Amino acid sequence: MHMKKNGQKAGLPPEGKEILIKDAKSLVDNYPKVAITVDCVIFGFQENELKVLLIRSDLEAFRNKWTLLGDIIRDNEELDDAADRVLLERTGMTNVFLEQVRTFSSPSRHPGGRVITVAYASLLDIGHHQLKITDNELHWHPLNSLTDMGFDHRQIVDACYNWLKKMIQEHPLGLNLLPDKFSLRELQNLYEAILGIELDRRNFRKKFFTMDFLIDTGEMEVDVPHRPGKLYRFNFKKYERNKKKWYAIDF
Amino acid sequence: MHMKKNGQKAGLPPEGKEILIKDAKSLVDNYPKVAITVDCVIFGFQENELKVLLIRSDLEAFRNKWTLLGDIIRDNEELDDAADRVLLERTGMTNVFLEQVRTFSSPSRHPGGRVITVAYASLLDIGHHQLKITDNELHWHPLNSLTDMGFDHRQIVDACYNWLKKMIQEHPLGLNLLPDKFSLRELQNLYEAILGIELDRRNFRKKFFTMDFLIDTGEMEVDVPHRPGKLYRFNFKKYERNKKKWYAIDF
DNA sequence: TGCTATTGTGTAAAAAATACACATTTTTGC
DNA sequence: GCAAAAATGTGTATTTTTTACACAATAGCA
Repeated sequence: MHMKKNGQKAGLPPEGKEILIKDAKSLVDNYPKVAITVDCVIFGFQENELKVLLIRSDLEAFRNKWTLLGDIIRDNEELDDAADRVLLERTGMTNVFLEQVRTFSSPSRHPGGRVITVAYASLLDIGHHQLKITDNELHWHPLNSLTDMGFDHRQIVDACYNWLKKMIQEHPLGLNLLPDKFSLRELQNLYEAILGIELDRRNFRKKFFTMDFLIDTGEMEVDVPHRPGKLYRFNFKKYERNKKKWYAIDF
Repeated sequence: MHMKKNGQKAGLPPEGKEILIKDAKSLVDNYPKVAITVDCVIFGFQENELKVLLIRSDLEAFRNKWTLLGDIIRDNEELDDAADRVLLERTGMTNVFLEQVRTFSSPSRHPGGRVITVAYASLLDIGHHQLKITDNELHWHPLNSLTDMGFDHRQIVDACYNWLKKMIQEHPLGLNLLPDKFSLRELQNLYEAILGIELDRRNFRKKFFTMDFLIDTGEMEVDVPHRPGKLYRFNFKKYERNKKKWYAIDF
């Protein structure tokens, strides 16, 4: 069960075995190449519904199908930067929460040939961002009524939605979907909509106050047809500092 | 704050706006292409240490550096299949636990040109698998003494190790690193080694027995210099059936 | 001014996590 | 064969966390 030791000097190839040293450039030149894209599942929250930003496909093969916003990766561009760029170009937003979720590689996923795509999930506040382009029927689509999606984009959305459900239970990321100032009711609605469950209001509030990342703005909701709630701001800085590691063994 | 409604029929482009319908094939043909590889962070557990399977680089640029096992993706091959293939070719193993972790895309990560790599983490029982090739000093390297790695492979290993730490706390995946039959002490050693913390033996056992996925084989350890412990088997089938969703809001 | 809708708050009970000690079993060395 | 060494196997009390649950206060609206 133990590995054999062969007494060779560390850092040198063993006697009698010659490692074939290859030239990196000519090696890579001979690699087969494929097209790489990023696709962004851009989540928003509006009218108590989780939504995702979709556009009509401009491909004949997917005529009238909905697709994610995406683009080809550029030379010398990191995937993260490509995703940022897509977001900036389509929503005008920088500094959006954005994270790589998974890479999709089915050889038949694109009708035009082999295209591997890296899926990103991003969370933004719909109210604070104007869409830059409005052609191709770019719009916010309720996640609950998705249908007729092109490529494997439905699968990608599902993967990102599962990612989101998991993430908001481990980090207060959902706050990226809300305006700067928000009431606890809005926050709870968000959690209920994403997780698809009802939560107890007192326990929900308790949990968030215990986390101690909410700043009371001193302001109240206005124009609500009932007693207005307090407005809070989220202390992202403090959260980043105190972000804890995973440690609960919780199967 | 509300989206404008334009009264168009669902499923058809709006009046006056013409969607440019493109031919998929010619579109993709014009995309820039890059080389794609998979790299496997193959974890094993031996002598109470977490190890990772590494090989000497055969690139001049990384002479005497350690690298992960990886390969170019083939035409019509899914990334998952490519990772399986790497594992099969190097360890002779099929049916190894394997999961995509993240895609790495720094333009300068490969000295031979642009190569994007998709990292996979895999967990296997070192004792039950013979390495297929033994040249280029393929061997199990303790995770705690990694140094001199080529490419961005150190970064990839770190990402996969973080993934592993998180995953074994949410799923009993660590069992893939142990032999078919194992004692609770071995299991606890595994958790302690991966997480880098000490655990209480009684509470650890309680947790695993409560999960109810351990089958008492009726056998005992042999050749241990102390009282032998019971050997258990893990009920992977039952675990798969009962795998629960994420739901603890646990920041 | 009273009706509606929603905010804001505390406590008791249940469940889960933690801290902790001693007798038992086997091998090993003398 | 006996004592020492090393690890197994087990239960309970305490603390912490999670859950369940009800009523008074406030603003808008008719």
